[in-house]
Amino acid sequence: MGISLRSRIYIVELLDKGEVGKEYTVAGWVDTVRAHGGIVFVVLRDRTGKIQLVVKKNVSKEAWKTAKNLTPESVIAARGTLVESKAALGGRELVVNELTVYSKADALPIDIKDHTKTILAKRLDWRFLDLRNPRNFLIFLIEAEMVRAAREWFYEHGFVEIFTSKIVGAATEGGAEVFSIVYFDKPAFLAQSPQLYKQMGVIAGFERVFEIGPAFRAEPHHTTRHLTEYTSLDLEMGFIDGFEDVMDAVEGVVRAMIRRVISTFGSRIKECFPDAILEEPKEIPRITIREAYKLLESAGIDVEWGEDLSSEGERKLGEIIEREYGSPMVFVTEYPWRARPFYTMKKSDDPEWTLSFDLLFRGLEIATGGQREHRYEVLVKQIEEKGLNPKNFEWYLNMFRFGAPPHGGAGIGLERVAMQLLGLGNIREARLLPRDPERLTP
RNA sequence: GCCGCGGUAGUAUAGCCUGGCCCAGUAUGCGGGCCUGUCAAGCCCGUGACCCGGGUUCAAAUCCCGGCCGCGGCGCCA
Repeated sequence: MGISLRSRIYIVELLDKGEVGKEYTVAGWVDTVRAHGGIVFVVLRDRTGKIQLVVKKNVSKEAWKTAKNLTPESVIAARGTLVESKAALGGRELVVNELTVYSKADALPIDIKDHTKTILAKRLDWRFLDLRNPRNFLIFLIEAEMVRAAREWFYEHGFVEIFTSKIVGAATEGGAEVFSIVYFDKPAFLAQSPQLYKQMGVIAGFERVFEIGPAFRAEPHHTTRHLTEYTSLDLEMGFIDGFEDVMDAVEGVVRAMIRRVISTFGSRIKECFPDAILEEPKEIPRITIREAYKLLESAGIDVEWGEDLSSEGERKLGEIIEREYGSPMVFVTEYPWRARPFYTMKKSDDPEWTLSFDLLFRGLEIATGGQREHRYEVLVKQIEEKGLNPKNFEWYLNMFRFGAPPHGGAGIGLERVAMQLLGLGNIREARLLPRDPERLTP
């Protein structure tokens, strides 16, 4: 007669609401098979959970024969009677009357039961199998929820979602670290940031814009916290009093993301990620980089005044803030002009420093932002100061000749937030299909 | 880009320093067998590997050179 998938019920639903004694159809992947002669236990997994199927020779010989030859990760459907069982996980199990195999799985190339048993590189080679592990799968449910929470926050706060081009022409903010692509007969690049375009959004009159999309960096990093392609949550807002307004926004979004993740997945995170943070930060301190230098110096770390913090410095600062303020996050403000891009607004009374900030989460930069220079003449001068040619920024500079409000914005690295929140050891875990200098597939 | 480390069965590792005791050990997987209440089932039997090329040596997984591949640290950045 065959099993109809139309009558399929999700496993959690069955465990929660199924009536004992009734017949149900479930379908999914074979999690484990334990054969004991005349009785075979099959744990079936779908995207909602797991249930134990009991396949007995004296209930259905045909199903029993099929069951004892099942391989892990094969796709099957089972029709059976729900029964109570003290022994079974979830307290209930399905006594199988009929079993269909849709797809028999070969022997697995990686250990999907325990992610620590296979090195990450190999797991990523077999990413689709790696994601059969609920822990790994969960990371992407979390990111989806984070993005959703962020998007909702943006909409609630009057931001307009924009979609800017990722194919860009020659002139970009830095010049280096971009991927070249062939665009018909012209040189072109992959956008390393929507920076200039989101400013355009503000100046065009949207006033507040955000974008969630890919950013490309051609830096040959070999670290556990860099990708050549990542998801950036960018925001830009006009008519601000100062960069504090931007920090407030960043704090608002990040809090919204973390709050949502904890409330939605808290208990599952606790099970899967022993190093995860399960509490929203209370107060996020804001310190100037000069205060950060001092804190590091008094902790015995060498710092160079007027330079960006080293990665060691950032890590240490994270520890110090955690200890002194009890916060996993800290805003470091007023970065030196020499360490910031041309569009950053300088501090008017002290132009060595800028109206900019980084947000550190457990000692790692997860966001960067600041107030942008909106005065045409000053902007031209700053481009020159950075050794760039204003002629190459003509279209950009034009935006500041026809009414540009004071504005600022920031970029937040999605994978970095996820990595630090969950306490992952490698950012590649937080990206579905990570790209790094070596990896281009799958 | 600079620096460091590493490539042994499907997977993860031991062995390498101090060459022979290694036709390579262990765990897990896989194949087979027994078993009607297992919980990553258990027990028994079996299967399967030294990245590629060159060199040194009586002898190379082990030492040397080259290549390929991978991992990490730094700089820089989200």
